[in-house]
Amino acid sequence: MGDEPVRRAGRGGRERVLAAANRLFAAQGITATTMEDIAAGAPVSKRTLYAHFPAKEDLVLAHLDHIVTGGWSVLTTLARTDLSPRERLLAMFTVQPWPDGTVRGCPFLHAAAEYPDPDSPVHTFARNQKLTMLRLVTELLTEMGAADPGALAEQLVTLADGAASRAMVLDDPGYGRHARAAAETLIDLATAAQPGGDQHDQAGGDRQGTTR
Amino acid sequence: MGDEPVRRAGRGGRERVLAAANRLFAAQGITATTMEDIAAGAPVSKRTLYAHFPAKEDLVLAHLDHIVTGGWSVLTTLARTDLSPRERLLAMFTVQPWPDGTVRGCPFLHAAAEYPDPDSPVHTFARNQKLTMLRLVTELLTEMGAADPGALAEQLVTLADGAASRAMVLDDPGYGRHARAAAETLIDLATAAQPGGDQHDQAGGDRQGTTR
DNA sequence: CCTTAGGTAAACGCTGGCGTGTACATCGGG
DNA sequence: CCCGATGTACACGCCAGCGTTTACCTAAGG
Repeated sequence: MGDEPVRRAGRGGRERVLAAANRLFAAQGITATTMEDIAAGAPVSKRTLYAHFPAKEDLVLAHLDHIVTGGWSVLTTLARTDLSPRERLLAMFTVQPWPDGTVRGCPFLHAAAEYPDPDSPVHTFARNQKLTMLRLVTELLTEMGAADPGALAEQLVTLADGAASRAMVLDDPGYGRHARAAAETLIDLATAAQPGGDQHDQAGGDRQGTTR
Repeated sequence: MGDEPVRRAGRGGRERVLAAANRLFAAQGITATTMEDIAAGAPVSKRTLYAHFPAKEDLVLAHLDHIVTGGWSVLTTLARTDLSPRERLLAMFTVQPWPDGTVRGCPFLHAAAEYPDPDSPVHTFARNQKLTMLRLVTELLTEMGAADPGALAEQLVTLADGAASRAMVLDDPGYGRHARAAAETLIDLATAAQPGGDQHDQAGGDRQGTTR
């Protein structure tokens, strides 16, 4: 991706466009957001918009990529080293509302839903992101010495996606708490923690059981 | 009087339109499906289409209502009397693919995502359906004598919604099995079921796993 | 028979979204 | 001080989608 048309890195047009896309796609849905909306919201001229993104689908893909490479994705949280693996997993369930107070769901689920063809580039990108996420969670669980990390990882990410979707439809920023409670139960079971024991922490130092 | 324009219940035009909407909304997304698409897919003349549904949003709402009142919703499964409460709950996790083999997510989550305004009639309808569903699950769990039925119900429907969303994005009709496994674990915990009393199997029997 | 409700077919006006063309403004570097 | 890369402002061509209009068809029932 080094061959971007940003040799001189102009006045930040591209970045503003991506910020506007992030905001407008979330606020209106992707298909319902027009290129004029993006240009007006950037703000950037339509000509510049099309100079950076030849077609709308390019913008959608760049938008999704921007969420991943920028710090907007939960992927970033999962990689934080200042938190214990358990804390990082549970951070998946913190639904963050927008400045206007409303709650949007997972952008990747949105994108996949609006591009239903499984072979569509957008749908494929969303799927790959979900798989990457799953892999990270699996690794984290393995590191924690959980029983059957693969199965548990599927369950946790399913809870996270469900929480994001329901927080959106119910418009409840705090909805993640239910999924988080379920996740704690399942994690504790798989790591053989005592249910009465509040929180058996053991932050970074856990090393046993894994190959490392 | 005469709210509905179906005095004489013509030759099934309305029903065919709803069937086409069901199919096309799922296949292409709502916003991406045009009224022409619906008319051509019914098949019905555009004039008849607009005679039944004055605007597209009316069609969308009627479509969602059709899923509920017709037998398409999981609500129906939850009300079946030939299944045990536990079986009815677990039936939520059976993702049904379309005849073409692809997997669509929950229509209500889709609709809410494509009508992001929380006060929009469509979004509101979807939210109400989710709340109805939650209430049914809560009642079922209460009937089963589960501990804290309200909290567990939230967790189960979150798992179900997550499973539907992920089955869609991953295009995997069998994806519900992961959520189902988690649901069984949580239900068994809350109902204090004895291991081995039922067929209570659960993936990965060796739970002693970690060194701790 | 004629009435009447429902449906069909094709064209139309209107709006608005996509993507382009053209001419002009700005700014940093040689 | 000019050059070229970048961005702006604005209008345009094109087409598609929404919803309507006009005119005609078909079948059931008095």
